[in-house]
This record gives sequence, C-alpha cells and structure tokens, in this order.
Amino acid sequence: MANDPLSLTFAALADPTRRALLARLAEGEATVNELAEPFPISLQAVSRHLKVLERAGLVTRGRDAQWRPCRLETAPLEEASVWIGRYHQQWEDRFDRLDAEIRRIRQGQRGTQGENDHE
Amino acid sequence: MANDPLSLTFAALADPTRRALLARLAEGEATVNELAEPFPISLQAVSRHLKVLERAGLVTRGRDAQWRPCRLETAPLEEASVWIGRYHQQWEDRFDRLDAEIRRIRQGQRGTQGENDHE
DNA sequence: CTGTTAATCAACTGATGTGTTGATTATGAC
DNA sequence: GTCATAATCAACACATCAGTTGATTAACAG
Repeated sequence: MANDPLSLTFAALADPTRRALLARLAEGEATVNELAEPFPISLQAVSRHLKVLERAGLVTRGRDAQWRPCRLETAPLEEASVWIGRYHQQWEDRFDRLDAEIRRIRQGQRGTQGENDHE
Repeated sequence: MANDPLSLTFAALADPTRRALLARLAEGEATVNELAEPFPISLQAVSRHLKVLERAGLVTRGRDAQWRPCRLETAPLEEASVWIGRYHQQWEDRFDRLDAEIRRIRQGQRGTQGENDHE
C-alpha cells in the first residue's frame, strides 16, 4: 500500500470496523477495551485496527495508568474532505457546461431535427 | 477487503495512481491508453486500477469501436464526502465546547491560579 | 512479591492487492 | 482474410491485511 498521508487516510477509512471506531471516538475518548466491546472480533484485532488509524493520524493515544485512551484527530479527515471537495467545483462546472450544451442543442433542434447523436 | 459501497470507495481512493486517474477523468472522458500514458507502469496495471474504480462506481465505461472511454462518476465521491462531513458538525461542536471551556478556565484563573491540571 | 487488568507483541494462516509477462478478444483498416 | 490497435484475461510473484491464539509488557491492588 502507498504510504503518503492521503493514501493512509483513505485506506484507514476503507473498513467498516475502523469507521465504526471513529464514529465512537467522535463522541469522546475511549480505551481499547471500551472500543472493542461492541465487536465480535478479538481485542488484538481491534488493537491493530487502532494502530492503522494511528498511522493515518486519525487517532492519538494518551496514557492513564494501564489504560491508553484513544482520541479522534480530525486533521486527516479534513484533508481527505478537501481532496474530494477539490473536484466538487469541477463537477458543478461540468454540470453547468452540460446544462449549457443541452440548452444549446434544444435551441438548435427547434430548426434542425434528429441529426445529433453525440452522447 | 470489505465490499460495502463506502469501503469500496475509500479503498479505491487509497492509491495515488487511482487518484491521479480520477483527476484526469475530472477533465473529461479518456481511453485506457490515454489514461495510462503518464504512468511508468504497464497498461494492464492501469486497466486493473480502472477496474477497481469501476467496482467502486467511480468510473463507468462506454464503447466506441475498440476504445472503451472512461467517465468519472461522482455519486460515490459525494457519499464519501457525506460520510466524512457527518462528523464535521460534531467536530465543530467539540471545538465550540473546547472554546467555551478555555474561556471558562481563563476566567477562573483570574481569581484562582495553578490548581487546574485537567487536560 | 503475587495476582489482576489493560494492552501489545509475535507467529501463523488465508485472503487480497499490485505489479509483471504472455496470450487472447474485439474492432477497424486494407 | 490479414494485419494493426485497444483492451482484457490468465497465471504467476511478492507484499500487505485481517484475523486467530499464545506469550509478554506495564501498571495498579493486596
């Protein structure tokens, strides 16, 4: 797998268990046991999922005696959102162009009919 | 890998080559050869990347003689954006709470100093 | 020191991802 | 039909992922 920040973030999000962990962490800090409780998999498996999230910068962990409370970090989510959002303007531009073209075709069709099979 | 739509989308985005393909397709349709040209990997590898994007619904393909023009589909990106955005309000809420707490602590510190070690 | 709890580490398995090269299919040009 | 081009399929190699179980580390409780 690629190890650039954006790839790490998207890869971390590409798993329902990890997304659920983030959803839980959005409500506040939690320990590994607390996070693992709802899932039918072993504690070790959850610990590894958290490690993936940590590598992506989506989670940081403190230390409180033998507990290691996990906290959500939103910066990578923001960056992922920005990457996706960068295309949003382009989409709208394309839709606008498409709209314009449709209007143009309709106007043309009032005179000339059934000659345009361009998709 | 999980095969739910959101996981497929995020997994598809978790690769720089595939993100570059999408960026190229945001400018308009393109054939596999056109898409593959800038990359140092084989055409087959690009074809497989496109298949991943297709499985995620991010790309659809037409047919024009022996060419199979690829087109960007934005719906899955929208859904990914929505998933991330769902937490955005919560983040802001948390930041607001943090702000409020900081203000509260500052106010308190004007009278009582150095007793608050709550993180 | 002993025992308990929280969490990770280590080793292994099976599945999947990403790349390669070589063969194959599909279409258009002559 | 024959040839060239666009693209995919097939088989392989190698790495990584996601899960397991068993051992180990770290901290507190008695």
